[in-house]
Order: sequence, then C-alpha cells, then structure tokens
Amino acid sequence: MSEENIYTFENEAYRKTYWHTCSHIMAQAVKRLWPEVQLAIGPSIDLGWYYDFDAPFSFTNEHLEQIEAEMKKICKERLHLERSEKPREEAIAYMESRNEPYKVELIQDLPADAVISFYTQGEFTDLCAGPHLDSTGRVKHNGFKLTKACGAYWRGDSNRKMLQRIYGVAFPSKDELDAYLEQQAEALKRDHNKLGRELEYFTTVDVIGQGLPILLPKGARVIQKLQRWVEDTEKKRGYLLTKTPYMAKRELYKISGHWDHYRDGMFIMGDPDDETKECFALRPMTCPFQYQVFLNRARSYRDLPMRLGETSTLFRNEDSGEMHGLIRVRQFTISEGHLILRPEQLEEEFKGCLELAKYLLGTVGMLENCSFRFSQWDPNNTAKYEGTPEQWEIAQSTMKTILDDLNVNYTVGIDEAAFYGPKLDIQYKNVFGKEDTIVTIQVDMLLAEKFGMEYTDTDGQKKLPYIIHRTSLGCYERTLAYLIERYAGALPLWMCPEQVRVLPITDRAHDYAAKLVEELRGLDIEAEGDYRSEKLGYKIREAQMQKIPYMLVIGDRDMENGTVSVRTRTGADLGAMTPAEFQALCLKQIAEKDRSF
RNA sequence: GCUACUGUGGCUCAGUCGGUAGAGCAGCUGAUUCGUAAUCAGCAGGUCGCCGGUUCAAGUCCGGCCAGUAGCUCCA
Repeated sequence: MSEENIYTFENEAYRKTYWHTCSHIMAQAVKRLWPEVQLAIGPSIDLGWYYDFDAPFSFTNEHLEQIEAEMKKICKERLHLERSEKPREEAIAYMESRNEPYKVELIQDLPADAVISFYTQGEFTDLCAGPHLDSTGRVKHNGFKLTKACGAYWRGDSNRKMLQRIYGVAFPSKDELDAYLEQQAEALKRDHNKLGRELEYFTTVDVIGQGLPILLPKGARVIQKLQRWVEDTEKKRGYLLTKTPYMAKRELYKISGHWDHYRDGMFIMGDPDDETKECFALRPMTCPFQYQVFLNRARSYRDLPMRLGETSTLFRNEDSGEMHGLIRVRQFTISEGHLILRPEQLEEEFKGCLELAKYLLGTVGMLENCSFRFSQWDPNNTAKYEGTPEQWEIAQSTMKTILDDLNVNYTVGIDEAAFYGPKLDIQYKNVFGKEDTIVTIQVDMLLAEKFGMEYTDTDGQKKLPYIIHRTSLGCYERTLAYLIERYAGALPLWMCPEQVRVLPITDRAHDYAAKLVEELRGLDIEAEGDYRSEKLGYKIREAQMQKIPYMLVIGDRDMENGTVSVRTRTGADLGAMTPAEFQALCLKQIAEKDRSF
C-alpha cells in the first residue's frame, strides 16, 4: 500500500482504527451523560463498532440520540488521544479507583508481565491496546450513527451478567453514511420473514407454536421442486435414497452419544429418567437411523463407498429466543446424507460432496455469497466432544489436507465442530448480516465404532469405515428463506410456483386464454389464468406484485393473429409471439435453470 | 434461555386525560368488457394475542402467559 492512501477507508486497518476510536468517543459520551455507567469492552467489528455498558437503566432510542449529540461535541472538541502505560498492579488500582470492575477483571486476566496501555482523550481514559486516531477531530461529526441497543452477556458467557451493547457505524462523510443507511433500508425490504409472509410462502400460527412454520402452497411447491431436483441430482451421483423413522427409542441416542451431548435439544416422549418404561425421542439428526441401512447385512469393501441420501425431517427443541422466520425453526427438512467409506476414499468422496454442494448452490445463485468455515473442536473444552485428542488431531489434520488440496478458501472456527468430528460449514448471511450454516460436510472417524459398523476389507480383515455426514442443499426452509432474500421474492423461473399468468383483456378472450393455460400445463409449465372482470392494468399490477415471471396479455388482436403478448415481471414488453414460440422460450429457460428469470 | 421492543378485522395503520372501536387495501355482491402497475357502487368483517388484577368504567393502567422482532448465548 502506498504512503498516501494509508489513511483512507479502503484500508481495513485504518477503517478499524477509525471505528475503534468511535467506540471510545461513544464511551466518553456515555460517561459524560451518566457517570455511574460502567464500561466493559468496545471493539471495532466488521462494520462499525460496539461498546458494552453496565447501566442501571435501559438505553432507549432517546438515549442514543443524546449520546450521538454528545459524541458530535467530542468530535468538534478535537481531543488529542494520548497513549500511556502502567504496570499491572497500578493499572488495577487505577481502574478500581474509578469504579470500573469490568476493566479490573480484564486487566487481572492479562499475564503478570503484560504491558498495560491506556488511551486518554480529554477527561476520558480507557484501557486499550490501540491503535487509535490521533484526535477525536478526525471523526466526522455527521458521519456516524448509533444503530441499535441490545443485550449482550459479559464476556459472551450466558452464565454471567447481561450488559447493554450499543452498536454504531461511521463513514468518512455524511453522504457515505446516508448511502449506507439507504442500502440497509433497501436490504430489509428483502427480509424473507416479511416478504415470505406477504407473498404467501409461509405463515405461523400462535396455537401451533414457535419455530413451526406453515408452508403455504407456494412455499411448499418451491421446496418440492428443490427436493425433487436434489434427489434426482444425487441419484445421478450414485446416492441411494432412504426413508427412515422420525423417532426412536432413547437407546438409539445413547449409542450415538446424542443422549449425552444433545438431550436438551430433543423432543422427548415419555419420562427420560424412568428406565422401566419405554421412552422415545423425535430425531434431531438422521445419522443413527441411516447407519442401520449399512448395518442391514454384512458389508465388504465392495459396498464402499456407500452414499446414502434422504430428504429428512428433523426436530430440535431450540431455546425460545432462537427462532427466526424460516431460518431457525424447530422442525425442518434437510438434504441429509451419509457416506460410508474406506479411509483411502475419504478425500475423493469429500471432494464429491463439496462439488455437489457447490453445483447446487451455484445453480440456485447462492454460491457467490457463501463463505467457508473449517469448524474445529476446542482442545480446552473437551467435555463437549467425543473421542481422544489423538483422534481429533488425525481427523482435523486429514481434513485440513483435503481442504488445502481442494484450494478451499476457508476461515477456522474454533469450538464449532460437531461433537463427533470437524466440519466444513458453508455459511450464508441474511439481510441483517447474520450468518448461518447453509451446507455442512463433516468428517467422522468415531461413530462407526459405536454402532459396530465394519466391513471386510480385501485382506479379509474387519475394518471400521470413515463416515462423511453432509448436506447438499442444506435445510430447505432455510434455503427458501435465503432464496427469497437473494431474489427479493422474484425467484428464478424454474423454481417459481406460478410461472406464467394468462391475462385475458375481455371476456371474449377467456376461451382462448383457458386453452393457452391448458397447453402450458401440458408442457409442465405452471400457468394460471386471471378471468376476473378487471381492467388489464389491475391484473398486471397484481401479477407484478406476486412476482409472476411471465404475463401473457390476450386481447382481440392476439386472437385474430394467433399470438400472445408477453410481458415480464421486470416490466419488459417482449411483444407478440406465437404460443409455440413462447413455450419454447419458457421451456428453454426452465431447462437451463436460467437465473436471469 | 437472557436484554429490549412489539401484538387493534387477511394486510398496513388510526384510536387524544381510561368512558365500552375507525380508515385504506384485500374479501363478497352488482355494474363495467376497458390493451401493459389500482373502474365504480354497495355489503360484510374485530369478545382490541390470551388469562387475571386495579377501577363505577380498560384497546388504553398493572401482573402472568402466548406469539412476533433485533441482538446476546446456542445452533443446520
């Protein structure tokens, strides 16, 4: 990077420094307004910053406005930021004297010989490693905005006190801030939780319960199309389809380890602690069910790799605060699968899983916004995991080799692994910027042994297979949610529940329109006719708002000429063409899974 | 589960210091047959999320529960 553009927002280090200084300005403003508020931490984040406070009252929007006003003053005061250092004990005493217990705790957790630095701006001093801008005057007083206040646990630990977090964003100019806020407002219009309900893809009902969405006919149809496509695609790649039960006795989950590691997450029927009676649980995953397919008879190396696929409905008793639209629910259906392998087949099969996921995500148009996370265990938190450190070391190093060989550009997520093995998680962000896993590919070297799954190898020896747990298009509800957001409700033609709407202008055109609808349906093109005695503009407006890809306007002219007048949901008028021409156009786009429609 | 906010007919919202609900769109009926984003008229539709409390009186105040939203924690 050249000398002259170091101090710009294009430079991530500068950007983060700028936001970090903003967090100090915000903390200073809060302390000026309410000296009794205690400070926790205030880092910069991917976009902006936050600061956590312990306040005896709740921050409201009015408070945020007050804080913003005070921050503007601090910017205009052009306070110099001065770095200083203190020895550990002195630093602790200093923060104790200022009644900042959270800061004291932070310092106490630092190594005894750590250099403890502080930054001072005017009357405000904060514990901070830096770096910072040299003056509060560098922050544009009209270029920032406090975006929200919410709760956040001290040190991210749900057993500790919940503090209040205030988030902010800042840009080098008001114009850029306004542009960002405008863009955010636009993004929220795509929110699947709003659009998906408006467009009647899904709904929820109080009496059914949280996290249990009703897929309305449109949503159900889209998911059906996706499922058929995924199942057919997997079939071509050598997957064997299974259908396994939605529930099992507690003993199954004891073998798999879910009873120990996942019991709170399951819906249990019966008294789980009464060993004298049967107790069932709805399945939170498919693994131990699908393993029974392998266990059905003695297996040899000739059976491997065995690729099992299932469109699998799962039930997870998520905490009440976790549910979100179609993205986080208590009952969902995933494109589940398990590959049972000889160890030497691991890399090839892992590659196949990744390629399949990339193909599917690419086809629906989501791949370009995905990121990859190599989810590993936490060696300092082994209680959460099955297996020995040696086993984890082997699984993770093998997986790392595979990922590197495949040139996967990933980040590492510590303590994100499954309890039985490391994962490659394909992540996707919703309109709020919140990231969730859409597809996961997991390496499991542990569970085969627990289930007594073995195969006879070429040398006649019984051996334990490796298992890959994977999804191909992930959870259909979640995928639908992301698709609605990705396309702002205007899904690609091939997956649309209604692809064509025929709009007769007058009653005279009804029969002709009905015939066109029949012909289209005969070609597996999903068409509906709008025969109401409304004006054309009214029918178009409605079809437009429902994001129907094609509208066929049918009037006297078309009947005379034997044509259809084609209009798209983008507002384009494709003019008149013969029904055959339109059908060919439509079929081509459907067959190609054309994403421009 | 935690913090904060929200909950009025299918949807979007109004409802003033507590005095027992109002609009637009959608729906239904009728008229209209009109070529590229809203034709006109009429009708119908709500135990104000649920339960309890305060009060002469509660959509308006208080409590509990349910549901929705953002974030935290957890997670596909």
